[in-house]
Amino acid sequence: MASHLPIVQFEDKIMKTVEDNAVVVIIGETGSGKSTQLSQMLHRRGYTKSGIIAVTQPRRVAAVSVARRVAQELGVTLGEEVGYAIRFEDRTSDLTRIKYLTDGVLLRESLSNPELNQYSVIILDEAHERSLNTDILLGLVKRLVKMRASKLKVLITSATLDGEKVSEFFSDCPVLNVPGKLYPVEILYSEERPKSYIESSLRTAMDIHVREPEGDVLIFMTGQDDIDKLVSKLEDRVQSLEEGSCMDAIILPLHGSLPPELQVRVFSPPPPNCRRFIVATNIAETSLTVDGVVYVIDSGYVKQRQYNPSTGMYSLDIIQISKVQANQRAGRAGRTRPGKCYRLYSSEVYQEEFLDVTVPEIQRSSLAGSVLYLKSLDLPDIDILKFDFLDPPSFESLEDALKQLYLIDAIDDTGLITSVGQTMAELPLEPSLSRTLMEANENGCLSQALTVVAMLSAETTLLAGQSKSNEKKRKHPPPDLPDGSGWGDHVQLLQIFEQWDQNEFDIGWCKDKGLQVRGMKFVKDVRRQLSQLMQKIAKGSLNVRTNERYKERQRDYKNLRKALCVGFANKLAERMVQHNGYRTIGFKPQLVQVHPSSTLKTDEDGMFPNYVVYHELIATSRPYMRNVCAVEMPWVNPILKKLEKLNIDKLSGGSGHSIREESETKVSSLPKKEEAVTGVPDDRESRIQAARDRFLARKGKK
DNA sequence: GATCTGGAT
Repeated sequence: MASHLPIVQFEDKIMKTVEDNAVVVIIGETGSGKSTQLSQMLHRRGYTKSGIIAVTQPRRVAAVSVARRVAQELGVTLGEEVGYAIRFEDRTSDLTRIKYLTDGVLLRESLSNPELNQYSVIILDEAHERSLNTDILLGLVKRLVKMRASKLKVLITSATLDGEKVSEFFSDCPVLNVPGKLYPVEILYSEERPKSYIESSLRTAMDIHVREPEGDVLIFMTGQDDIDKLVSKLEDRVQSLEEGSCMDAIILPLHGSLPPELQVRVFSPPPPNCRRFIVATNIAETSLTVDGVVYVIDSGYVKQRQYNPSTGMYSLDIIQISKVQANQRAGRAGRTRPGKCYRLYSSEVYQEEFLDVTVPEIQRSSLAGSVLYLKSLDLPDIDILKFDFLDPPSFESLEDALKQLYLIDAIDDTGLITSVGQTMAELPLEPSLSRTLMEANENGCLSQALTVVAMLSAETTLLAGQSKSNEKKRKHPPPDLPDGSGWGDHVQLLQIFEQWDQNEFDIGWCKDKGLQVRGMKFVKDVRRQLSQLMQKIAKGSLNVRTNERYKERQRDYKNLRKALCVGFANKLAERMVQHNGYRTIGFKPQLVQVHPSSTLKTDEDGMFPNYVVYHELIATSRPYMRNVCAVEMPWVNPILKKLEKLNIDKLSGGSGHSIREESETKVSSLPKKEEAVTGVPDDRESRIQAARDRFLARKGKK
């Protein structure tokens, strides 16, 4: 049984607090047992009599594995009393009383049942990770608690979350602390920042190997490139050690683009008298737990994606980690016995330069999808600019989202959701992709659009991750994939999937073509799911089918490109006169390049098409458009007209740029009724004010 | 002519 878990001793106290309060925050470190035990305690106390207990997880694997463990502990069959629901896989039944689910699934459920009244308790687990979905759920759940004051119980659980802050958000709800079950980890700081953290990691790793007793070493790097470099250097150094001078060593890279069969190597224990070095990205921070780690080397850096709402561009930057991340990394050394963490930075840097917590995703992402989602919920007083977020995104970012939604017809010029937008929100896709599907349904290329949209949903997993070393060897010619007929990457994606379909979804075919099998299977699942959802409104065939005749195929491609132009009206670029660079339209103009991996063809003069839509702007070494599709001037014109008419003040419900004007409308548009009913004090206004101040301060700096 | 931190519906 689970009686050894720290949380069990606190059962009475936790249950008493839950009884007395609608919302409780539970801070429990790794190993406290909160994920598996809380639901069982509530079950024992009868909370499953009036409804189901929902436990959200940020990751699919976690939802499945925790549900499995709880079913086992209760001695029931998984899928009966205890079940889980993740995308593509619902293992629940009428019997289910405890349901583990990803936060994305709960958000989807909330769309068709906004009051979530099948649940008596909602536990938001791992809230400290502050995923985009968790943050939206936090806001929605706060509303729900007000509406269902006496009935619904909410538990927010997390490892290191700033409990006070969440407690304030939920009207000063109680915070309970549960100790974890980690062994002590000794923290060793460097005196100064190394010039090269690869070299410094290498030195530290070799020191450990030569001097320290057995135990695996986990090294945190920022990306695949650095991992590969360090792995090969480590291999050289280990080989040059004198035979028998110390134990053997195995060096394993670990990152997301590694094929699964190579990823799982870290789960098999090392042979006796052998030390493993695992060189990993932040995948090993939370997603994958490697047993046997006793030493951690922490570079102090992470690669992080951030969105700039004024340019519409994502960038992938190497930045310093937060204190929370640093401690999470260190904790990886203390899972099985006392460990050591070597920080390649000084304690002053840690204290003074590192942020306390990681900037939540909601402040680093494009919000078009989230805003559309919230608008579609049709909550009575929902004003997007005033939605109650734990950490509100900037106004700039919300306005950007509104602008984009307007350009793709999801909201009208006053910011109200359109019927098109309503249908879009019901599809589990980014707004541009769902808009493309809707348009394709009108112009007779739904089947093709379904394929492209599914392929784009899989994105990175699609094309084989080519490492540089492979490229240099170049023993194999590049796999002969279709070329998109010159129209660009979307058409190529369509052709690839159609070929796979013609090859009866053969796994070997994928491997021959250098395609990631896992990614392609995912595409197939997504396409099936989308087909089901579109069934009700589909005007044409949903099946994959390639027209035999060249002319008909070209017509299909043209319709597809047209639909993409409508769906991606918010992601349009115009070629510069002199060269093959593009200027983005609809944002502060950016000079961007077609991504080198693109199949977009140039004409006989070596020039790219005048207009393209792109799936994503990303600044890595340079600003690139990833996945581009050629579009035609006549399709672009209506978008340009719409851009001219664009009035952001009107879009944001008259509460846009002018701050003074806004504070007036704010008071009059807020429904006072609800607050009067519940009597819950609301600190929303002050936090909105704080967000506005930050926004203004930033604007002032420019 | 030079590319990819990690999650999720």
